[in-house]
Parts: sequence; C-alpha cells; structure tokens
Amino acid sequence: MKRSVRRLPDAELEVMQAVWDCEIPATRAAIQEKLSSHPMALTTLLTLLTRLAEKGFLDIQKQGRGNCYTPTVSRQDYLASQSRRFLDQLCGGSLTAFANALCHSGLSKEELEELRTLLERNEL
Amino acid sequence: MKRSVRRLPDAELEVMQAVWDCEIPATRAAIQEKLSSHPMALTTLLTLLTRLAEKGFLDIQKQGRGNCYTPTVSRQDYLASQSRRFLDQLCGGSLTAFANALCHSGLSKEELEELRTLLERNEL
DNA sequence: ATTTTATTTCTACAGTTGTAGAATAATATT
DNA sequence: AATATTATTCTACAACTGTAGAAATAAAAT
Repeated sequence: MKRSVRRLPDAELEVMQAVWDCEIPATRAAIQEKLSSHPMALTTLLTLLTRLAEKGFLDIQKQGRGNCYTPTVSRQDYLASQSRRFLDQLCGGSLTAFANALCHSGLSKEELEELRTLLERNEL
Repeated sequence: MKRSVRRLPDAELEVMQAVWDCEIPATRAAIQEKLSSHPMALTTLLTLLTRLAEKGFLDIQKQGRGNCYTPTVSRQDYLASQSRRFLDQLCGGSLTAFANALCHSGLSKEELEELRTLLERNEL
C-alpha cells in the first residue's frame, strides 16, 4: 500500500478515473470517450491531463501526432490511500465512527451485509 | 440521512471537527483549544468560522463581547454523506471496489475483523 | 469620559481549481 | 510547396482555499 497520495480535485479525479478505465497507454481519444458522462471542452481535458502529469499521476509520451498517457499511480493505490485518509481525517481514526458513518450512508441492510461478506472474503 | 452535503476543504473541516468536539454553542476560545494540534493565527480561525457560516454549516450568535457558534450540520450527517460520496465518486458505487480499497488501506486483519463486527452490530 | 484591551470584521494576497479561447506545432491534403 | 486539418501547449480568468495583517468595534478599566 502506498501512503500519502494526495487527494485529487474533482475534475482531475474524473479524468483520472477515465484514464484508469482505458487500456494503457491511453490515447486522448480513448480517454475522451470514457468521459462521455462528464463532457468538457477538449482543451479543458488537455489542461487536466497536464496537471495530472505535473502532480505525478501520469506520464505523457509523444506518439506521432498526439500524446499517450500512462498512469503512474494505480487506481487501487489511490483508493486505498484515500480510504485511509477518510478514516484518519474524517473519522479521527476511529473504526467505530467509520462503521457508524457507513451504516447511515444510505446503504440498505442487504448492501451492508454484502459489504461484510466482501470484507471477509478479502481478508483471506 | 442527509444527502448532498458539500465536501469541506481541509482547513474548514479541521475547524468544523473542533466545533463538533465542543459543547454547543461553542465559544471561540473553546474551539481554539480543541485545535491545539493544528495551530493557526486567531484571525485565520475567525475567517474559517465565517466561511463555514456562509456555507451553512454554522450559526453565529453574538454573545456579549464575543460570538457563539452552533453547528447546523451534525458530524454524523457529514460523515454519512461523505462516505456516500466516497463510495459513489471514488468507487463508482461498487461495494466490491470499496471493500477492496479498505482491505488495502493498511488496516490490520484484526481491525478489518473489528470493522465487520461493528457493521453487524449497527445493522440491528 | 478616556484610554486600554479583547474580539471581530475587512481587506489582501498567493496558490489551486474549473474552464476554455488563442497561439503554436505537426500532419495530411491538394 | 502551400494549405487545410488536427492535436497540443500557452495564456487567461473567475471562484475557491489557506493564511493573516489592518481596521473597526465593543467592553473593561482607570
């Protein structure tokens, strides 16, 4: 697990998720396609990709006329570090507070049960 | 559960946590005391409290020479809404992804087991 | 009533974020 | 080679965030 991965602002996270959804290295076109739910001007996307590279989340390679983008932080590492941050920063490190938050977050009884099962499975 | 509570920036969250830790209504002095771990200039604290009020997280009442601050969003509501946001925005709504993230977030086997137990207890 | 002191509100400013047009560079077409 | 097309990088700007000094205000003390 990789500690201390900075939290990305919403727009950058959205783009990063799109990149993670692509086959790597990802072309700009592929990324754009994954972003169909959150359309933005082409230059906006390019700006965000540049910022992600500056922050060390992406490598950019020139590839013919265009660019190619490769994540340098995996989605799993990012999610893991952010759940840790959630537990520490929001719940003050308290598992009780965390469990409580989950139980009031709108998940159904069935979903909570599923979550418990998934946690058990992962423990193995 | 209260949906759609906006995410607070780090500094404001820190102050809000301090307010939640106080008896309400909280005096500025009490809040400041709870912030011993993250010291800041007095005017900085006041600015953040004002911004929290503007965002609807606090009510400010004049009280003699100073002010009194009362949360209008409970810690529980905030935590619940933010866990929901975590699940949706970061995990794409997937419980599997969420469970996976937790299992890689540095929690020990024992802590994960404890979390499962806490979830079960809360379900009742 | 005047001065001191405690406390808040105003003003400020640099860095970040969301968004995108203008300028530039590189490739393809005629 | 000249021109049209396409993709990227620069530049820009308003809103938000972190931080705090300056100005104003109100209470307390003399």
